[in-house]
Amino acid sequence: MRYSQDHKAQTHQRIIKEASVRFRRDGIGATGLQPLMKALGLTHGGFYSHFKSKDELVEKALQAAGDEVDVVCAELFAQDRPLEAFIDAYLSQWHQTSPHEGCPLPTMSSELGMRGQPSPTSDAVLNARLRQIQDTLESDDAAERSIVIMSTLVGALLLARSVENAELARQILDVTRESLKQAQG
Amino acid sequence: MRYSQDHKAQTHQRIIKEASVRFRRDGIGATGLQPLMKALGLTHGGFYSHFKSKDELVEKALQAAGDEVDVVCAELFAQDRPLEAFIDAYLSQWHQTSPHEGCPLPTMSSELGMRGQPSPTSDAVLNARLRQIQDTLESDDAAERSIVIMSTLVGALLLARSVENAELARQILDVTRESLKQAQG
DNA sequence: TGTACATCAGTGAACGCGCGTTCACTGATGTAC
DNA sequence: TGTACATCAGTGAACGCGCGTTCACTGATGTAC
Repeated sequence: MRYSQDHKAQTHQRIIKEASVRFRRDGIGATGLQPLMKALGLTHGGFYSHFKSKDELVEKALQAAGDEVDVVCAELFAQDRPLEAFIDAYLSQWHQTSPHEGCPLPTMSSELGMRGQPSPTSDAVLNARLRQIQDTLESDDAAERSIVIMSTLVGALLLARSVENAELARQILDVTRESLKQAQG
Repeated sequence: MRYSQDHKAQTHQRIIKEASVRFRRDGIGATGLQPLMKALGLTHGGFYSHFKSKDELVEKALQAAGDEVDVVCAELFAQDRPLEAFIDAYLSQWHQTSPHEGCPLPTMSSELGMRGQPSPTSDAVLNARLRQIQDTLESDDAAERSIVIMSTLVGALLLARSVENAELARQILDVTRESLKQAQG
Protein backbone atom coordinates (compact mmCIF):
# COMPACT_ATOMS: atom_id res chain seq x y z
CA MET A 1 0.00 0.00 0.00
CA ARG A 2 1.28 3.39 -0.91
CA TYR A 3 1.29 5.85 1.98
CA SER A 4 0.82 9.58 2.02
CA GLN A 5 3.43 12.20 1.26
CA ASP A 6 6.31 11.95 3.69
CA HIS A 7 5.18 8.70 5.25
CA LYS A 8 8.24 6.87 3.99
CA ALA A 9 10.62 9.51 5.31
CA GLN A 10 8.96 9.25 8.70
CA THR A 11 9.27 5.47 8.79
CA HIS A 12 12.87 5.78 7.66
CA GLN A 13 13.60 8.06 10.61
CA ARG A 14 11.71 5.82 13.03
CA ILE A 15 13.86 2.85 12.01
CA ILE A 16 17.07 4.86 12.43
CA LYS A 17 15.96 6.18 15.80
CA GLU A 18 15.02 2.74 17.15
CA ALA A 19 18.27 1.27 15.80
CA SER A 20 20.34 3.99 17.43
CA VAL A 21 18.70 3.12 20.74
CA ARG A 22 19.17 -0.64 20.38
CA PHE A 23 22.72 -0.51 19.05
CA ARG A 24 23.78 1.60 22.00
CA ARG A 25 21.89 -0.45 24.58
CA ASP A 26 22.33 -4.03 23.31
CA GLY A 27 25.22 -3.77 20.87
CA ILE A 28 25.22 -3.93 17.08
CA GLY A 29 25.67 -7.67 16.71
CA ALA A 30 23.07 -8.49 19.33
CA THR A 31 20.44 -6.29 17.64
CA GLY A 32 18.33 -8.21 15.14
CA LEU A 33 16.55 -6.45 12.28
CA GLN A 34 13.50 -8.66 12.70
CA PRO A 35 12.76 -7.67 16.34
CA LEU A 36 13.66 -4.08 15.53
CA MET A 37 11.09 -3.81 12.74
CA LYS A 38 8.51 -5.67 14.80
CA ALA A 39 8.96 -3.17 17.65
CA LEU A 40 7.94 -0.45 15.18
CA GLY A 41 4.85 -2.39 14.12
CA LEU A 42 6.40 -3.31 10.78
CA THR A 43 7.46 -6.54 9.11
CA HIS A 44 11.13 -7.23 8.47
CA GLY A 45 10.82 -7.56 4.71
CA GLY A 46 10.21 -3.85 4.33
CA PHE A 47 13.57 -3.02 5.80
CA TYR A 48 15.28 -3.24 2.42
CA SER A 49 13.11 -0.62 0.81
CA HIS A 50 14.76 1.77 3.30
CA PHE A 51 18.36 0.52 3.57
CA LYS A 52 20.51 -1.64 1.37
CA SER A 53 22.05 -3.52 4.31
CA LYS A 54 22.37 -3.64 8.09
CA ASP A 55 25.75 -1.94 7.69
CA GLU A 56 24.11 1.07 6.12
CA LEU A 57 21.70 1.27 9.06
CA VAL A 58 24.61 1.07 11.48
CA GLU A 59 26.18 4.06 9.76
CA LYS A 60 22.94 6.07 9.79
CA ALA A 61 22.10 5.12 13.38
CA LEU A 62 25.55 6.09 14.61
CA GLN A 63 25.21 9.40 12.83
CA ALA A 64 21.76 9.92 14.35
CA ALA A 65 23.07 9.12 17.83
CA GLY A 66 25.85 11.63 17.21
CA ASP A 67 23.40 14.31 16.12
CA GLU A 68 21.19 13.64 19.13
CA VAL A 69 24.15 14.00 21.46
CA ASP A 70 25.24 17.12 19.58
CA VAL A 71 21.99 18.81 20.55
CA VAL A 72 22.31 17.96 24.23
CA CYS A 73 25.97 19.00 24.27
CA ALA A 74 25.23 22.30 22.55
CA GLU A 75 23.03 23.18 25.54
CA LEU A 76 25.66 22.07 28.03
CA PHE A 77 28.39 24.06 26.34
CA ALA A 78 26.18 27.14 26.30
CA GLN A 79 26.15 27.23 30.11
CA ASP A 80 28.25 29.30 32.49
CA ARG A 81 30.97 26.75 33.11
CA PRO A 82 30.60 24.69 29.96
CA LEU A 83 33.31 22.08 30.55
CA GLU A 84 32.14 21.38 34.09
CA ALA A 85 28.57 21.05 32.90
CA PHE A 86 29.67 18.60 30.23
CA ILE A 87 31.78 16.52 32.62
CA ASP A 88 28.97 16.40 35.18
CA ALA A 89 26.50 15.25 32.55
CA TYR A 90 28.84 12.71 30.98
CA LEU A 91 29.63 11.07 34.30
CA SER A 92 26.14 11.40 35.75
CA GLN A 93 24.15 8.50 37.12
CA TRP A 94 21.62 9.16 34.39
CA HIS A 95 24.22 8.65 31.66
CA GLN A 96 25.51 5.54 33.39
CA THR A 97 22.09 3.92 33.32
CA SER A 98 20.95 5.30 29.97
CA PRO A 99 23.39 4.05 27.35
CA HIS A 100 20.56 3.94 24.80
CA GLU A 101 20.14 7.73 24.95
CA GLY A 102 23.75 8.64 25.59
CA CYS A 103 27.08 9.00 23.87
CA PRO A 104 27.62 6.17 21.38
CA LEU A 105 31.40 6.06 21.95
CA PRO A 106 31.51 3.95 25.14
CA THR A 107 28.92 1.49 23.82
CA MET A 108 29.65 1.16 20.13
CA SER A 109 33.35 1.92 19.78
CA SER A 110 34.66 -1.51 20.67
CA GLU A 111 32.34 -3.26 18.23
CA LEU A 112 33.05 -0.70 15.53
CA GLY A 113 36.77 -1.20 16.10
CA MET A 114 36.41 -4.96 15.64
CA ARG A 115 34.53 -4.69 12.34
CA GLY A 116 36.59 -5.19 9.23
CA GLN A 117 35.81 -1.84 7.66
CA PRO A 118 35.70 1.00 10.19
CA SER A 119 33.69 4.08 9.23
CA PRO A 120 34.58 7.78 9.46
CA THR A 121 31.29 8.42 11.27
CA SER A 122 32.79 7.25 14.55
CA ASP A 123 35.66 9.73 14.04
CA ALA A 124 33.13 12.48 13.37
CA VAL A 125 31.35 11.86 16.66
CA LEU A 126 34.61 11.93 18.58
CA ASN A 127 35.87 15.01 16.75
CA ALA A 128 32.67 16.90 17.48
CA ARG A 129 33.23 16.39 21.22
CA LEU A 130 36.94 17.20 20.99
CA ARG A 131 36.25 20.48 19.25
CA GLN A 132 33.63 21.53 21.79
CA ILE A 133 35.99 20.83 24.67
CA GLN A 134 38.87 22.50 22.90
CA ASP A 135 36.89 25.69 22.41
CA THR A 136 36.32 26.05 26.15
CA LEU A 137 40.02 25.76 26.96
CA GLU A 138 42.28 28.80 26.87
CA SER A 139 45.59 26.95 27.09
CA ASP A 140 47.70 26.48 23.96
CA ASP A 141 47.63 22.71 24.44
CA ALA A 142 43.85 22.74 24.22
CA ALA A 143 43.82 20.09 21.49
CA GLU A 144 45.91 17.72 23.57
CA ARG A 145 43.94 18.34 26.74
CA SER A 146 40.64 17.69 24.99
CA ILE A 147 41.87 14.27 23.87
CA VAL A 148 42.90 13.31 27.39
CA ILE A 149 39.62 14.53 28.83
CA MET A 150 37.51 12.58 26.33
CA SER A 151 39.59 9.42 26.83
CA THR A 152 39.05 9.70 30.57
CA LEU A 153 35.31 10.30 30.24
CA VAL A 154 34.78 7.40 27.83
CA GLY A 155 36.92 5.03 29.89
CA ALA A 156 35.27 5.92 33.18
CA LEU A 157 31.76 5.49 31.80
CA LEU A 158 32.67 2.20 30.13
CA LEU A 159 34.16 0.80 33.32
CA ALA A 160 31.36 2.09 35.55
CA ARG A 161 28.81 0.40 33.31
CA SER A 162 30.63 -2.91 33.10
CA VAL A 163 31.53 -3.34 36.74
CA GLU A 164 29.34 -5.57 38.91
CA ASN A 165 30.04 -3.84 42.19
CA ALA A 166 27.64 -0.89 42.27
CA GLU A 167 29.71 0.93 44.86
CA LEU A 168 32.82 0.68 42.69
CA ALA A 169 30.81 1.95 39.70
CA ARG A 170 29.66 4.98 41.68
CA GLN A 171 33.19 5.60 42.88
CA ILE A 172 34.60 5.48 39.34
CA LEU A 173 32.15 8.16 38.22
CA ASP A 174 32.52 10.36 41.30
CA VAL A 175 36.28 10.23 41.53
CA THR A 176 36.81 10.78 37.82
CA ARG A 177 34.33 13.64 37.74
CA GLU A 178 35.97 15.48 40.62
CA SER A 179 39.46 14.88 39.29
CA LEU A 180 38.65 16.24 35.84
CA LYS A 181 36.86 19.28 37.21
CA GLN A 182 39.65 20.01 39.63
CA ALA A 183 42.21 19.83 36.85
CA GLN A 184 40.40 22.74 35.22
CA GLY A 185 41.13 24.85 38.29
CA MET B 1 39.22 -42.55 22.63
CA ARG B 2 40.69 -42.11 26.05
CA TYR B 3 43.84 -40.02 26.14
CA SER B 4 46.80 -40.23 28.44
CA GLN B 5 47.12 -38.73 31.89
CA ASP B 6 46.70 -34.98 31.77
CA HIS B 7 45.62 -34.84 28.15
CA LYS B 8 42.20 -33.52 29.09
CA ALA B 9 43.61 -30.77 31.30
CA GLN B 10 45.86 -29.69 28.44
CA THR B 11 42.98 -29.54 25.98
CA HIS B 12 40.93 -27.66 28.56
CA GLN B 13 43.64 -25.03 28.82
CA ARG B 14 44.08 -24.84 25.05
CA ILE B 15 40.37 -24.09 24.64
CA ILE B 16 40.48 -21.39 27.31
CA LYS B 17 43.61 -19.84 25.80
CA GLU B 18 42.18 -19.76 22.27
CA ALA B 19 38.90 -18.35 23.57
CA SER B 20 40.66 -15.60 25.51
CA VAL B 21 42.41 -14.59 22.28
CA ARG B 22 39.26 -14.64 20.16
CA PHE B 23 36.98 -12.95 22.70
CA ARG B 24 39.43 -10.08 23.00
CA ARG B 25 40.08 -9.79 19.26
CA ASP B 26 36.64 -10.47 17.76
CA GLY B 27 34.26 -10.01 20.68
CA ILE B 28 32.32 -12.58 22.69
CA GLY B 29 29.20 -12.65 20.56
CA ALA B 30 31.12 -12.81 17.29
CA THR B 31 33.18 -15.79 18.47
CA GLY B 32 31.59 -19.12 17.55
CA LEU B 33 32.38 -22.30 19.45
CA GLN B 34 32.45 -24.34 16.26
CA PRO B 35 35.26 -22.35 14.55
CA LEU B 36 37.07 -22.11 17.88
CA MET B 37 37.19 -25.87 18.37
CA LYS B 38 38.04 -26.42 14.72
CA ALA B 39 41.04 -24.07 15.06
CA LEU B 40 42.34 -26.39 17.78
CA GLY B 41 41.91 -29.45 15.57
CA LEU B 42 38.89 -30.61 17.53
CA THR B 43 35.20 -31.09 16.80
CA HIS B 44 32.60 -28.87 18.43
CA GLY B 45 30.72 -31.69 20.15
CA GLY B 46 33.56 -32.24 22.58
CA PHE B 47 33.25 -28.75 23.95
CA TYR B 48 30.64 -29.80 26.49
CA SER B 49 32.85 -32.39 28.12
CA HIS B 50 34.98 -29.40 29.16
CA PHE B 51 32.45 -26.62 29.89
CA LYS B 52 28.78 -26.64 30.68
CA SER B 53 28.07 -23.59 28.51
CA LYS B 54 29.62 -20.79 26.50
CA ASP B 55 29.03 -18.51 29.48
CA GLU B 56 31.28 -20.67 31.61
CA LEU B 57 34.00 -20.43 28.96
CA VAL B 58 33.60 -16.64 28.89
CA GLU B 59 34.22 -16.56 32.61
CA LYS B 60 37.27 -18.82 32.41
CA ALA B 61 38.69 -17.03 29.37
CA LEU B 62 38.32 -13.63 31.00
CA GLN B 63 40.06 -14.97 34.07
CA ALA B 64 42.84 -16.43 31.93
CA ALA B 65 43.30 -13.13 30.09
CA GLY B 66 43.48 -11.42 33.47
CA ASP B 67 46.10 -13.86 34.72
CA GLU B 68 48.11 -13.44 31.53
CA VAL B 69 48.06 -9.68 31.90
CA ASP B 70 48.93 -10.01 35.59
CA VAL B 71 52.20 -11.69 34.66
CA VAL B 72 53.18 -8.98 32.17
CA CYS B 73 52.19 -6.24 34.61
CA ALA B 74 54.13 -7.81 37.45
CA GLU B 75 57.27 -7.36 35.35
CA LEU B 76 56.38 -3.78 34.45
CA PHE B 77 55.70 -2.84 38.05
CA ALA B 78 59.02 -4.35 39.11
CA GLN B 79 60.91 -1.77 37.04
CA ASP B 80 62.56 1.44 38.14
CA ARG B 81 59.69 3.75 37.35
CA PRO B 82 56.84 1.26 37.52
CA LEU B 83 53.92 3.54 36.72
CA GLU B 84 55.65 5.06 33.71
CA ALA B 85 56.57 1.62 32.43
CA PHE B 86 52.94 0.52 32.80
CA ILE B 87 51.56 3.61 31.06
CA ASP B 88 54.07 3.27 28.21
CA ALA B 89 53.15 -0.36 27.71
CA TYR B 90 49.40 0.18 27.97
CA LEU B 91 49.41 2.95 25.40
CA SER B 92 52.04 1.40 23.15
CA GLN B 93 51.52 0.76 19.47
CA TRP B 94 51.93 -2.93 20.22
CA HIS B 95 49.00 -2.90 22.63
CA GLN B 96 46.93 -0.90 20.18
CA THR B 97 47.36 -3.53 17.47
CA SER B 98 47.33 -6.59 19.72
CA PRO B 99 43.98 -6.63 21.50
CA HIS B 100 44.06 -10.43 21.49
CA GLU B 101 47.09 -10.48 23.78
CA GLY B 102 46.32 -7.37 25.78
CA CYS B 103 44.14 -6.09 28.57
CA PRO B 104 40.61 -7.50 28.30
CA LEU B 105 38.98 -4.35 29.71
CA PRO B 106 38.91 -2.19 26.57
CA THR B 107 37.72 -5.08 24.39
CA MET B 108 35.37 -7.08 26.56
CA SER B 109 33.96 -4.56 29.04
CA SER B 110 31.24 -3.15 26.85
CA GLU B 111 29.91 -6.57 25.89
CA LEU B 112 30.16 -7.78 29.48
CA GLY B 113 28.25 -4.69 30.60
CA MET B 114 25.47 -5.41 28.12
CA ARG B 115 24.99 -9.01 29.24
CA GLY B 116 22.13 -9.66 31.60
CA GLN B 117 24.20 -11.16 34.38
CA PRO B 118 27.56 -9.41 34.86
CA SER B 119 30.32 -11.40 36.54
CA PRO B 120 32.72 -10.44 39.33
CA THR B 121 35.65 -11.59 37.20
CA SER B 122 35.65 -8.31 35.31
CA ASP B 123 35.82 -6.47 38.63
CA ALA B 124 38.73 -8.65 39.68
CA VAL B 125 40.72 -7.74 36.56
CA LEU B 126 40.11 -4.05 37.11
CA ASN B 127 40.88 -4.25 40.82
CA ALA B 128 44.17 -6.01 40.16
CA ARG B 129 45.30 -3.08 38.01
CA LEU B 130 43.99 -0.49 40.45
CA ARG B 131 45.89 -2.05 43.33
CA GLN B 132 49.14 -2.20 41.38
CA ILE B 133 48.87 1.46 40.42
CA GLN B 134 47.85 2.42 43.93
CA ASP B 135 50.91 0.76 45.41
CA THR B 136 53.24 2.91 43.31
CA LEU B 137 51.65 6.16 44.43
CA GLU B 138 52.70 7.87 47.63
CA SER B 139 49.87 10.39 47.82
CA ASP B 140 47.01 9.80 50.23
CA ASP B 141 44.51 9.93 47.39
CA ALA B 142 46.26 6.99 45.71
CA ALA B 143 43.04 5.00 45.43
CA GLU B 144 41.27 7.85 43.67
CA ARG B 145 44.21 8.59 41.39
CA SER B 146 44.47 4.94 40.34
CA ILE B 147 40.84 4.96 39.23
CA VAL B 148 41.32 8.06 37.10
CA ILE B 149 44.50 6.69 35.56
CA MET B 150 42.89 3.37 34.63
CA SER B 151 39.82 5.11 33.20
CA THR B 152 42.06 7.26 31.04
CA LEU B 153 44.15 4.32 29.84
CA VAL B 154 41.13 2.18 28.97
CA GLY B 155 39.34 5.05 27.23
CA ALA B 156 42.38 6.11 25.22
CA LEU B 157 43.09 2.58 24.01
CA LEU B 158 39.45 1.98 23.15
CA LEU B 159 39.23 5.20 21.14
CA ALA B 160 42.60 4.70 19.43
CA ARG B 161 41.52 1.25 18.30
CA SER B 162 38.10 2.31 17.05
CA VAL B 163 39.10 5.42 15.16
CA GLU B 164 39.55 5.19 11.39
CA ASN B 165 42.08 8.01 11.07
CA ALA B 166 45.43 6.43 11.89
CA GLU B 167 47.00 9.79 12.67
CA LEU B 168 44.27 10.57 15.20
CA ALA B 169 44.75 7.13 16.76
CA ARG B 170 48.47 7.75 17.15
CA GLN B 171 47.78 11.17 18.62
CA ILE B 172 45.33 9.80 21.17
CA LEU B 173 47.93 7.35 22.45
CA ASP B 174 50.84 9.81 22.40
CA VAL B 175 49.04 12.72 23.99
CA THR B 176 47.40 10.61 26.68
CA ARG B 177 50.67 8.83 27.47
CA GLU B 178 52.58 12.07 27.92
CA SER B 179 49.82 13.70 29.91
CA LEU B 180 49.57 10.82 32.36
CA LYS B 181 53.32 10.56 32.81
CA GLN B 182 53.68 14.29 33.30
CA ALA B 183 50.95 14.27 35.95
CA GLN B 184 53.18 11.92 37.96
CA GLY B 185 55.83 14.64 38.05
C1' DT C 1 53.23 -60.45 32.31
C1' DG C 2 49.00 -61.10 29.60
C1' DT C 3 44.14 -60.60 28.96
C1' DA C 4 39.26 -58.70 29.69
C1' DC C 5 36.86 -54.94 30.80
C1' DA C 6 35.48 -50.11 32.10
C1' DT C 7 36.31 -45.42 31.25
C1' DC C 8 35.51 -41.14 29.01
C1' DA C 9 37.75 -37.45 25.65
C1' DG C 10 36.53 -36.67 21.49
C1' DT C 11 33.35 -37.60 17.13
C1' DG C 12 29.97 -36.01 14.02
C1' DA C 13 25.13 -35.84 12.93
C1' DA C 14 21.20 -33.59 14.40
C1' DC C 15 18.16 -30.26 17.27
C1' DG C 16 15.62 -25.77 17.06
C1' DC C 17 16.50 -21.10 16.49
C1' DG C 18 17.35 -16.43 14.82
C1' DC C 19 20.16 -14.18 11.73
C1' DG C 20 20.56 -11.04 7.20
C1' DT C 21 18.68 -11.00 2.87
C1' DT C 22 15.50 -11.93 -1.27
C1' DC C 23 11.27 -11.83 -3.64
C1' DA C 24 6.59 -12.20 -5.58
C1' DC C 25 2.85 -9.95 -4.08
C1' DT C 26 -0.78 -6.37 -2.16
C1' DG C 27 -3.51 -2.45 -2.17
C1' DA C 28 -4.07 2.53 -0.72
C1' DT C 29 -2.56 6.55 -2.61
C1' DG C 30 -1.02 9.99 -6.19
C1' DT C 31 -1.27 11.12 -11.01
C1' DA C 32 -3.14 11.58 -15.73
C1' DC C 33 -6.94 12.20 -18.58
C1' DT D 1 -15.06 16.32 -10.86
C1' DG D 2 -14.82 11.37 -11.88
C1' DT D 3 -12.46 7.38 -13.54
C1' DA D 4 -8.35 4.34 -14.97
C1' DC D 5 -3.96 3.43 -14.14
C1' DA D 6 0.88 3.44 -12.20
C1' DT D 7 3.49 3.61 -8.12
C1' DC D 8 5.91 1.63 -4.35
C1' DA D 9 5.89 1.13 1.10
C1' DG D 10 5.02 -2.56 3.34
C1' DT D 11 3.77 -7.89 3.62
C1' DG D 12 5.09 -12.43 4.82
C1' DA D 13 7.02 -16.71 3.21
C1' DA D 14 11.28 -18.50 2.05
C1' DC D 15 16.55 -18.67 1.27
C1' DG D 16 20.98 -20.48 3.23
C1' DC D 17 23.69 -20.04 7.13
C1' DG D 18 25.91 -20.37 11.64
C1' DC D 19 24.70 -20.31 16.23
C1' DG D 20 24.65 -22.99 21.09
C1' DT D 21 23.50 -27.33 22.60
C1' DT D 22 22.39 -32.50 22.74
C1' DC D 23 23.37 -37.21 22.08
C1' DA D 24 24.43 -41.96 20.66
C1' DC D 25 28.60 -43.57 19.53
C1' DT D 26 33.89 -44.79 19.14
C1' DG D 27 38.09 -46.63 20.46
C1' DA D 28 42.71 -45.89 22.75
C1' DT D 29 44.03 -45.96 27.26
C1' DG D 30 44.09 -47.16 32.33
C1' DT D 31 42.71 -50.62 35.61
C1' DA D 32 41.67 -55.22 37.59
C1' DC D 33 42.56 -59.93 37.68
